Amino acid sequence: MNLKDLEYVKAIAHFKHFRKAADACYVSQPTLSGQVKKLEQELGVTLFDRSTKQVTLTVQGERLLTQIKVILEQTQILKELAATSSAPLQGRVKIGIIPTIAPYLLPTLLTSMKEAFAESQFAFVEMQTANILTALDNGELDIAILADVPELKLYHTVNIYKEDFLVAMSNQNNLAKRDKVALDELQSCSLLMLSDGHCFKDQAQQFCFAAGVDVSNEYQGNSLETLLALVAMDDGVTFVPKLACSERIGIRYLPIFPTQQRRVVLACRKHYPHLAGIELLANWLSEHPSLRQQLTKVLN
Amino acid sequence: MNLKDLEYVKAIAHFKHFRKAADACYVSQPTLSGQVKKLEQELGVTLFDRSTKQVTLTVQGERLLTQIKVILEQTQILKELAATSSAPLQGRVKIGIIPTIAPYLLPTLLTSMKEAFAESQFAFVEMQTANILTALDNGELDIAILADVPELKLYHTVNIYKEDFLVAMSNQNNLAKRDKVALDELQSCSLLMLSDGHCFKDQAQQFCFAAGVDVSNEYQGNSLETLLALVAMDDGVTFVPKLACSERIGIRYLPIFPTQQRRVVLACRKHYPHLAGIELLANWLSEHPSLRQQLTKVLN
DNA sequence: TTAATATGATAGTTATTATCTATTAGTTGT
DNA sequence: ACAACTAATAGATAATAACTATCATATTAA
Repeated sequence: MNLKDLEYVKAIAHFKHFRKAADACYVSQPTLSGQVKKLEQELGVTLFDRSTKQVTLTVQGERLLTQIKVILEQTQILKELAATSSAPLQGRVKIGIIPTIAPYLLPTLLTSMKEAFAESQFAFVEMQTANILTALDNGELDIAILADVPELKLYHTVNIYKEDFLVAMSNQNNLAKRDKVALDELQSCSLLMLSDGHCFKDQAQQFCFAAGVDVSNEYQGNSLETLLALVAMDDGVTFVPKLACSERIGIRYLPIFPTQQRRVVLACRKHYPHLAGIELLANWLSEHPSLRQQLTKVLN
Repeated sequence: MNLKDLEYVKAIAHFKHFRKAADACYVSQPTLSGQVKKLEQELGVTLFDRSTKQVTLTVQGERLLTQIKVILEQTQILKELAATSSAPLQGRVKIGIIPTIAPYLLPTLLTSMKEAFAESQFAFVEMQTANILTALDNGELDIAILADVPELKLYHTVNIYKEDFLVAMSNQNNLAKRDKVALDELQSCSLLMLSDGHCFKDQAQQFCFAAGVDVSNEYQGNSLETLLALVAMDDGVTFVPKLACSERIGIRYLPIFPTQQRRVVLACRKHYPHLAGIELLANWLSEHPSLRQQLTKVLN
């Protein structure tokens, strides 16, 4: 059975005239006749009485027409449902976000983001990179916001922003008067690091190693905030991504040279159904004024 | 959009597996993939998330699946309606029947006829032939039971039975002792006839004319019963179809020679939708025992 | 009645599209 | 790394919906 054929029947019943119905359905009259005949054979019921002057429905035809109309109405509803739900990222969207981004990105963006994507119900979960990736695989997460790592080759990613790393040190530190600092100048200071699993730690450790700078592992903080508290007490220095560099009493942020950066991306499964929505969201994020402002602000 | 495609979607949602769904739908997996993809494009909605280990419905897919199931259910109902209403002569059937048949055929058959065609609601209307034919044209009647006449060439007809004409006369009539009578022997009697419009009158008049017998038109009865009442009072003789020859006080029925007959047929429009039902009904009628018995009973 | 008009059915052909088989790309599990 | 599995793709074929042209029949008008 075919929905088109049901439309034909409805049209003939309405016009009581094959040619007029055919015109209304944008097909030729023989097509209409043929298809209706086929449907009648399939149903085993003669729907129309073509023998009287006017084409009329048979008794059975009348009964079946009611049901045919029901089907066509429900089909129309399906189409309308589809049309209204075709907005990108419709419905619940679970987003994983790493701990070195979440607290600095979300507060400023969350409200306007909810407004901009009103059809979506975002749920954010703070997780470390490795967990995020398996959660993406399982479908527990739809999207992730995290720093670019080689593993992301297996996923679909869109850039959101690049951010510099700075060194955070106490005002008392003898480097604090400088306006920038070279990596190897940090050799003398004790470098505070995040605990294992934070991709930020891996990356910092990596470029320290490349610059031949030793890293003391005597203390590993669970969050940047903890580390910064230690830094404020002049217990060491640490690296901080630019977004996290809000004014803090007793702390000075210095640019590093050569510049160290990380790329923050939006990631999802390679064949995530709503890639278009992902692009849209990433674009919206990357162009958000308050984000741009935070990334470019001059630190005193 | 296509109902088959909706079936495919339902199957995939059920099995969460394209190949299994394809098997269940008796098509190949590529066919399934292709058709679902086409449907997704048509609706502008991605129904399935094929990127996770298990195929799952997207949020929109879940919403639409509910509606898809509604459509398929309603389609099933349509099929069932068609199947149950495919019995021949389903519903109201209006039957026209001529006055020289109705009172003799219906009483014996009506009850068992209703039983045999339980799905039909028969409505009988007693009409003369000419009116019956126009009523068939207008769709006011579906079927007619009447004596065969040339005009029926334009209609679809099926034989029900042939019946002899007999002469009804008073016991007092001087021909009443005979066991049969020749047409021209009636010349002496006054021949009572039905009024104009009765095909039975036309036919009787016709074969009287052919036999060179004069017909007095001094009295035209409106029904056979009236004529027979006159006959009983020996006011004349009349022709009676065999079926009407029930035992009546003071009346004797005699066969005519050469035998005169009429053919009683079931008629409908040439393209009446339920010709199969017509055949069935005609067949049932012609084989009905009490009809056969009435047609062959020996009159004393 | 004959001619003109209208209507749905039929025949034959073409275009469309649903389906198939074979293969590929990408995953998963051993 | 390799075998097994799954969905997507490519290309060919079969099914069928569609068209044009024509017919049969019925209705209307001259």
